[in-house]
Amino acid sequence: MVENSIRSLQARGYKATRPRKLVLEVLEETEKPVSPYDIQGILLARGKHLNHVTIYRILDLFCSLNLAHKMLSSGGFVKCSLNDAEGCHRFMVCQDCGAIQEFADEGLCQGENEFARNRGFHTQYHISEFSGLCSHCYRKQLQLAK
Amino acid sequence: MVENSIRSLQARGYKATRPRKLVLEVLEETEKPVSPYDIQGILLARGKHLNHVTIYRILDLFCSLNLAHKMLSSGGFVKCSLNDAEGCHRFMVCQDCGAIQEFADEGLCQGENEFARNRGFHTQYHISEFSGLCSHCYRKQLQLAK
DNA sequence: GCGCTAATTGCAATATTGTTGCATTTAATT
DNA sequence: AATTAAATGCAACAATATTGCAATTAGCGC
Repeated sequence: MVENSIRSLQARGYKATRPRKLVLEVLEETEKPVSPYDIQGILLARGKHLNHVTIYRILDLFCSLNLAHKMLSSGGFVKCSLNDAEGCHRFMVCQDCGAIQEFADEGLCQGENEFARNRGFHTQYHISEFSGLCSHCYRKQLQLAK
Repeated sequence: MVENSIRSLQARGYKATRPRKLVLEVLEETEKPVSPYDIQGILLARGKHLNHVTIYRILDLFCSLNLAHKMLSSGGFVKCSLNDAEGCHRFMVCQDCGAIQEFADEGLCQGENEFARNRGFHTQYHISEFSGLCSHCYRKQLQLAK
């Protein structure tokens, strides 16, 4: 996983540095958005120190290369799990556990783009974030209600 | 316009204070997202001073009452132009002029909610932001290309 | 209009988040 | 191992956001 991203970096002329590998590891292992300072804290707890400026720059790079996304609602970052998501990013964010999941759907994209075009708008990309309960937390809540 | 919002405030037990009216005016007259400090600056240029803390609190209130929205992509605030937008907010943001437009579409909403439900996700609300060119800026760009 | 009271605002201090310029270090290449 | 462009770290700073508390004010009854 991390290896793929590293290869992707190198293939595009970017160096596979220690800080970049560390940030990739953190992004890889969590399914929840993490802020730059979150990442710094997580790594520090493991005895690895990274300057926050470095983390900001790394995350900028990752986003520009589609290795990571910045979640709009929280501002946190998540790894990019879809590499075919051309101009369309669709997420579900669980209000309870905070986990996010990325999705793609050709049909929805078409519908949305058509909707915009009908209103004279020329879409470059669009982002959609769902907020609610994931199946796991939904079931948990049903249990509690009993 | 501002009057409607003021009535809406009072109807829900909130006072129609000078700061709230001023913020409403600013939100009303611009079609682009404004940050809390933007608002402070705009008002200051007119000789009206508001503390930034007050503006933050007012915007929080407005968002909770659906009188304003916080744009996810920019973090700026816009007035809420649709009062029937139950749990669904759809915006188009022009990359050129920065103007935003809010939309509602029953069909799209249904499609999205169904998409989520099929994946075991129980959506509470969802937000969709389109980034591209509004018809005006698109035409302007075509002219330039010639 | 006047006073009363809870709601709201302003202020000061502080915390958090993000940015810039420049010196130092390091990954990739030969 | 030496070279060099890229990347990082550091320090300083800028921008944004939050908290507690004192002062003010809108809305109410009189």
